[in-house]
Amino acid sequence: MAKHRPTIADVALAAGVSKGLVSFALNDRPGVSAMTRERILAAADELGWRPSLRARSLSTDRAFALGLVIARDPQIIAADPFFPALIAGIETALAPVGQALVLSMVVSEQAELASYRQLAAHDRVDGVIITDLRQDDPRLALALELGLQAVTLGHPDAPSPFPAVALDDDPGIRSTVDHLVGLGHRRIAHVAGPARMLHGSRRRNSFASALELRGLHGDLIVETDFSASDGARATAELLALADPPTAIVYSNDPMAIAGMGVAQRAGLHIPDDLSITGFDDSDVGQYLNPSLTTVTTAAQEWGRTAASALLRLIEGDDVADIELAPARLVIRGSSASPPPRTPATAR
Amino acid sequence: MAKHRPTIADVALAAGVSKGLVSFALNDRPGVSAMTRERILAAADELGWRPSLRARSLSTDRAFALGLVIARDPQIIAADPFFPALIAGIETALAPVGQALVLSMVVSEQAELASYRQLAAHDRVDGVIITDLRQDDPRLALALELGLQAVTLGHPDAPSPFPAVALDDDPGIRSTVDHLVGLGHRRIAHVAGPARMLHGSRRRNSFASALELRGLHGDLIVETDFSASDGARATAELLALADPPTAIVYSNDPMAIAGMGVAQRAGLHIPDDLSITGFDDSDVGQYLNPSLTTVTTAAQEWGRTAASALLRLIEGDDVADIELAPARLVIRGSSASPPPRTPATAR
DNA sequence: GCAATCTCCTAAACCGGTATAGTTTCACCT
DNA sequence: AGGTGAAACTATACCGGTTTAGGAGATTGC
Repeated sequence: MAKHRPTIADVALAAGVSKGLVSFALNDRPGVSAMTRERILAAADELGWRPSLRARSLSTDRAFALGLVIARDPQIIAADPFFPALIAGIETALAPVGQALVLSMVVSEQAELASYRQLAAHDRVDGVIITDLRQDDPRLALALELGLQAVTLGHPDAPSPFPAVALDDDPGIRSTVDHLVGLGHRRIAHVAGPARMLHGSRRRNSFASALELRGLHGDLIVETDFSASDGARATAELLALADPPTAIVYSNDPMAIAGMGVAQRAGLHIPDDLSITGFDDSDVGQYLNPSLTTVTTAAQEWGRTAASALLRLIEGDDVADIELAPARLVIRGSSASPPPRTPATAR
Repeated sequence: MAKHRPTIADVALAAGVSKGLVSFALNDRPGVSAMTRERILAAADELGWRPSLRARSLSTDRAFALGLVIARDPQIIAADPFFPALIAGIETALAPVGQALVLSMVVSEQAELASYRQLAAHDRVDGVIITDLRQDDPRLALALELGLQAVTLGHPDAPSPFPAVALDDDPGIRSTVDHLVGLGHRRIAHVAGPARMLHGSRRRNSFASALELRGLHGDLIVETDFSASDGARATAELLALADPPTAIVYSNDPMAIAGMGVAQRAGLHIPDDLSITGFDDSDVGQYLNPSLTTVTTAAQEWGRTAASALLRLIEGDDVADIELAPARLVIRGSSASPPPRTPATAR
């Protein structure tokens, strides 16, 4: 004799009213007398009734869930502190209101779009948080086509139908460059993320323009896929130059850590021979030798804000773009003045 | 004039049959003639009909989704390559069959149990993947109470109502210890995870028993919370001992990396003065200076296997425990012979 | 004093599937 | 020929909510 969980009909029976009225009472709708409402809520409470999300979903055409699709190689995500923090932030916004996060992690861009289509086809989510914006990002049009609400993490490079929740990287990069130039560096390189990714190219642009503002060349840039191994490769390339940089600004921490290792193995002393800075402020950074100068971003806050903005959007509210506190430089041990003289006859 | 997506009734009308028969045809049930089935499928295809997951959910009492609750500090997860790989693996099993992953990331154990309750109360998932097993883990009884199916990642410490998908850490730790002892180390320490976590205590036991098997003391163990900062603290404690170890076996990579930094800052040369080994084989490990000797586990495979086992379980199949290929040592540069003589008068 | 209106409530349709009981058709058996 | 049974299909209840049309009774308006 399995004891079924109580339904709205049980509550209605117990309270001596109709199903419909229970629904009204539950949803705080007018047309229920205060006394009856009390009685209904008491009965519901007594029976331990929780409305079935499935039934609600079917009749109201809502999923009560948000989607997040991450399209990166697991190895890259693994090293990146950004996503866990983002997800934790999203969770803090969703849990209190009974919403859920549907997560999809895919490798190719192909699979990514398919993943959005599947989320929509199955009505899994009411909206999606679009992260890792790319140039001319196809996901905006896709979300629109699929009837999904969305917020973007950062501003797209074209007019967007969706609100953006943005955290400006520029001040982080800019103050990193200023910090290095202030230390006396003149030849500074940047190990960038993929140019197709907007935050990759924006950090690159910030880097270049910050250097040019100081009258220096901002063209020593190597593009990578954000992976530690590609960061290592980029570092090796830079150090092999006839006139190698005295400082390298990495666009994430894992690459900076890998780069530090590569430089050290090449016999360089960090930071005396080479300054290194990261981006994202991973936990390990502060325990490295030397500790890592990096840029910190409030990823968790970003997730929380994006999720709650998306919820409001789904509710039908108007949501304007939101700017969060910008990225901020954290100076630690991996950056110092450059070696006194750069021998012209490097090899 | 919004064009509604076609429903089963539209298909029935188009094919000239009843709703029920369309349902039968769709689900490959007997009682539909081959010819009619063709006609129905053709009509469905023509209309572009996809059955509504919501309606199916309501009438069949299934969620078509799995849940994963992760209860760790985001900072710790961030540094740990395990979870992204696990999730990616889960995804590869779910996506092809139209299932989804509902992810919840919480901080406290309190919130964790609440999260399972919420998943169940809202019928979000048909089953959960239980990771980070603890001693006398309350989640087994909870899942049972909530009527959730489950698989555990690893074997619980008590008879379990759910199948386990296990990956044995022991050979990884054991061969690490053998490797170090073979190099000549006699005083080897272990920086362990929380004892409450089964993989934490099992790695610790493997460590101790492997050492004792070699006639050495396996009691130089410091417990941590798996975070890089706690790994740094543990390292500092070990190095401050009157008779410090010549090798440290860390129970994850972030702590090993942090420990390496701490040791280096203390003036030690790795691996000549101190050997260091990690666990989990993060990508950055191989680019550090020196590169990190560590233990590799097939986390992605683990996720894939666990998810598909759980799906079979939900289908009603009997699922036996599954053993995956065990953890394997990866020897790199951070381990070497100990210094020739240990001065008795350290300090 | 009687219609108009408002409040509180009920009955029933509806969301889009699945499942079950029942009907028709036709072959087969004796 | 009449009974049996299986195959193919229909009608309808059902999952558990929301929503709409409408009804009864009290209140208001003139």
